[in-house]
Amino acid sequence: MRKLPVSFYARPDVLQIARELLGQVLVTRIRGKVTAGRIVETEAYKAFTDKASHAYGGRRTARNEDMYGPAGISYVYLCYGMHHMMNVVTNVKDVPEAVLIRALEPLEGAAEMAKRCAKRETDKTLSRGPGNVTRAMAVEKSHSGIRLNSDVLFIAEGISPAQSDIGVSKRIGVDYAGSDALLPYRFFIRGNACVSGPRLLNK
DNA sequence: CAGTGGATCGTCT
DNA sequence: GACGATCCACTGG
Repeated sequence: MRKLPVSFYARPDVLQIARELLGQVLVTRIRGKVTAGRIVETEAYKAFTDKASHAYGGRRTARNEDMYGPAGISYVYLCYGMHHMMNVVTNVKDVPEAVLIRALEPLEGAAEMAKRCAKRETDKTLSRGPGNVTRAMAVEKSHSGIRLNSDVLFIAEGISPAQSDIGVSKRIGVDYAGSDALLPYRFFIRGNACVSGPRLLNK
């Protein structure tokens, strides 16, 4: 499996990157366990003008500092006091753009994922939804800011879906962002059972 | 399947 | 002191 080159992330169009991340493979090797999943759902967060982004208006704090880092690193933060969210940082240093990994289709280590998620059996819900992605892959805040071609956490080249199999919708859970909540920044593989979100959005 | 409400805590005002 | 880039259990159809 070939790791995606930094040049993949270092491009200026975060929407295009979010779209092209579909089908790629997220891999972690944590505490001796390898788990991998095919990315089936993403969301883009744009720099400066995007009210749904942590970096809206250029806001820069200790929490979101990694969003301002160079392309190809992770940005992981805690949400609702209990869920970690994992993002892929894109563009160039000091331009805070990122892609949230919202769902994976388990490819390897599904039994381990189930154990981490306190489930008896492997099923489609293991890594469906951003909180479940990090739980299944054992990603947490300590993994923020690391390069996505490291041995611990990386993204490998997968099989991209056909353009006609890519769905687009508004993002989930960002209603506080006013009109920006309606932007078509969410991408998913149509018909894939591991995609999260209300059915209505997944056409 | 859709809608609702509780859990839970780091971060920023 | 308030609020999340969420999840799950539970309700009612």
